[in-house]
Amino acid sequence: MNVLRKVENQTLHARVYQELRNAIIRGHFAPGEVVTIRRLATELGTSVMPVREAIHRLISERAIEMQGSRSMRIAMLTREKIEDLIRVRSIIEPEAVYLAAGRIGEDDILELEVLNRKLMRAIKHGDVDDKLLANRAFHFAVYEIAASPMLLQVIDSLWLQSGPYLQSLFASADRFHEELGTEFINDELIEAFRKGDAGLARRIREKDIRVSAEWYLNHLDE
Amino acid sequence: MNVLRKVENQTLHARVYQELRNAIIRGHFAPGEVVTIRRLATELGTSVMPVREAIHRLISERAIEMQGSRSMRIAMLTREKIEDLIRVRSIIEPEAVYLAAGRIGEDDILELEVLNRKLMRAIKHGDVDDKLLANRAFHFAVYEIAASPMLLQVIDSLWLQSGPYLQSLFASADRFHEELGTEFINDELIEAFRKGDAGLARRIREKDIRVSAEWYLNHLDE
DNA sequence: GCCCCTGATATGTGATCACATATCTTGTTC
DNA sequence: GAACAAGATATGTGATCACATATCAGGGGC
Repeated sequence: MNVLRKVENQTLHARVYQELRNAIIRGHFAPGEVVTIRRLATELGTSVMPVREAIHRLISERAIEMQGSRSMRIAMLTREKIEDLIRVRSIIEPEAVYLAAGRIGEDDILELEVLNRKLMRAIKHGDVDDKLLANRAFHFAVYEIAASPMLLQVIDSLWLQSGPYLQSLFASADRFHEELGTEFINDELIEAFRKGDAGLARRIREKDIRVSAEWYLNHLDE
Repeated sequence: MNVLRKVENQTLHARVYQELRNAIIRGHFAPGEVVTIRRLATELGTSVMPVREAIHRLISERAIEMQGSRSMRIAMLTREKIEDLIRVRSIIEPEAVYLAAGRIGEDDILELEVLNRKLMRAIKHGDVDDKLLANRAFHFAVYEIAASPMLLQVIDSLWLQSGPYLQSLFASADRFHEELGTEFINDELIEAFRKGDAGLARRIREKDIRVSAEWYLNHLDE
């Protein structure tokens, strides 16, 4: 049996990219927070080079914004941008669910039930980090089943940009599930998968995205 | 009156990125062609630094593939990848058309008619470059009307990856329009816009993407 | 004549340096 | 005491260098 840990094989800038990306997704940076290459390099213990490449990639993915010519900040989500993101997500993700419903197998469904239980446990007892990770794990497991690398890439990019929004949403996940009665919406989704009703599954996911966003936008002023 | 040309203000790596991106979209690189940073830097007359950043961005956008740890090539489109791209494009782009139909104005329609005439002229008399540019101009004009930056970004990324496919398709554009009788499909689209029939416009665009792809895939063996 | 080994070349990556300029600090003047 | 200007600092960008290693060529052994 091999007891060696898998050696860290990626290039440094790839690791820095993953590190920053995860930090952004988990909301470890405040939206609008100014980042500088040299500061991040110091914190990560590297030179500026890998950080430069990672940052530029995140800028091209719109997770970081170039302000002037010499100032970069974590992307801010205006109400307008959130509405746009949600509009696009409610087009694409339900369609991915529809595709997944056409290819899903019994073992996939069992796997989804496990992930959903983890998610519900995280929402009940976990911190925001747990909730976000469990939520991502569940939905990306669904999207993986759709077996479309392109779709997965697109959705991944949209979720990266949704980071701060999801962060806020799941910070009060129990409250909004309670108010909307959507606590068991993923169970409904799984049930639709089991019945083989792809259209229903699509509608459920669309409703989930839309209703959550409406609730969030209505409570934005608070 | 200011007679000065607008000074080239962007950073060098941004310009290199645009240069390479355009070259890929226009098919100036062969799919699978090996590219090296140093060679491109020499050709472009810069050091390796700007090229590095541009290349890494194109890799993250899947226009360039990292083969081993030390070899990069222009992305190749397998039949499988094309099918996936088309599947995703037939989901997203008709939806963008649907959104555009709900916001389009008479002046937009006039503009589209101009662009469509240019496209048809390019297909009749232009070279592949002209056809590709005119086609892109027409459809992106439609997508701009949808007024969704996110959607535009997603579609842009899909078109970048479709580069070699579109290149082949438009190389025989007149032939496939003749065989399929789709020469006036954009006129139909504009007509649907004029009637305010968003659903029809969506169906037309969906059919356009699907039928073109089927024709192309059927002729792939030749 | 074919295969494998070894040295040479090529290549991506990371670090450091140089530079222009945006941003902040501080001191001076009214 | 406040406003503005000049110097200092910080920062992104581009070039160059160093290095590990992948890739290739040529020669030697069987």
